[in-house]
Amino acid sequence: MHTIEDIIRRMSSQGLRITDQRKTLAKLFSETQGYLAPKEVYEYMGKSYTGLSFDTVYRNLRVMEELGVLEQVIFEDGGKFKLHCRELDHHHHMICLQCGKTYPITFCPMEQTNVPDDFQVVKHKFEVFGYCKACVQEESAASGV
Amino acid sequence: MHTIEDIIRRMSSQGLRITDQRKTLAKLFSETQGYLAPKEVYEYMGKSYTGLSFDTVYRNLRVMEELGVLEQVIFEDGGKFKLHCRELDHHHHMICLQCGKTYPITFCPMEQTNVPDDFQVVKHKFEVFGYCKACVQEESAASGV
DNA sequence: CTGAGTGCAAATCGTTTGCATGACC
DNA sequence: GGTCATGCAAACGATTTGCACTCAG
Repeated sequence: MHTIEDIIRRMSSQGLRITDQRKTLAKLFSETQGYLAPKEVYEYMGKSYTGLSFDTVYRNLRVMEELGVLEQVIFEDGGKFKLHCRELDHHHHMICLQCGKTYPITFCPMEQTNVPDDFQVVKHKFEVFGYCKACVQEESAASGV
Repeated sequence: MHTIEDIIRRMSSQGLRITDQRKTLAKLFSETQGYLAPKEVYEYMGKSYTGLSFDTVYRNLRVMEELGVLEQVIFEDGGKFKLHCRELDHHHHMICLQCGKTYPITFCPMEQTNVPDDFQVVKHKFEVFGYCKACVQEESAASGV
């Protein structure tokens, strides 16, 4: 599991110093299932730190990504971050357009895809976008009679 | 087919004026198989027009996208444009990381994917990245003795 | 104590907008 | 000739960088 302690241990073992901000980041991401935009992270952090600056958030997100703790995905409205999934079990995601939470898809289309021999595959992306159960219910509750 | 004439006719029928720049854009995209970054479009256009400005390129790319002539995809290094594929035959793409050309994949993984009933699917993305035949050969020719 | 982490300000990059001039139809 | 298209410059948002100060180890 990706517990707070896991993340902190990982950063510490790579020579990073464990500051309060980084502890808070570890907590935030260990508790969040979905993708977070830098702005959202900044706002969350801002609750705990008065003199917080945007660039430090960016710096830490970047560091944690390079360290392999986080992964970044580029959406239409900018890059977002989430905890890096274990490489062990390769999978893809369903992503809720409302709340941003992700749900794993174990099926990998690459097995079924007929790639010509002369195309050297490096990586692939398979993402399903839509609305999760909770958000669908909320929606129908809000609009319903 | 998406010939220059097709594109121009499409723009003209929507009330757009056919300027030299737009003719050149139509030509460029009708001849390009892959994705083009705004900068690349600007550089290409710059060959023909001395006093070209970046914002006009952006404006025209945007207009052509809204018109449905082009489609935009967001990559790690920014948005890029290509001719909009016919909707008729739904398909996905292999994209060459070197030259940016795209090749169709007729297989659609959604048919095989087991989506839970409570997730309301809106759209999906399936992309295979790698190196096409031509770029692999160039690479090996350059590095090989 | 010493270097890594931080906040601040400014720089940078890609993209958009307001306005006056110029060109299509 | 009226309107849309263009170029210019400036605004803009997201992200990065240089520098002096602070704090974790």
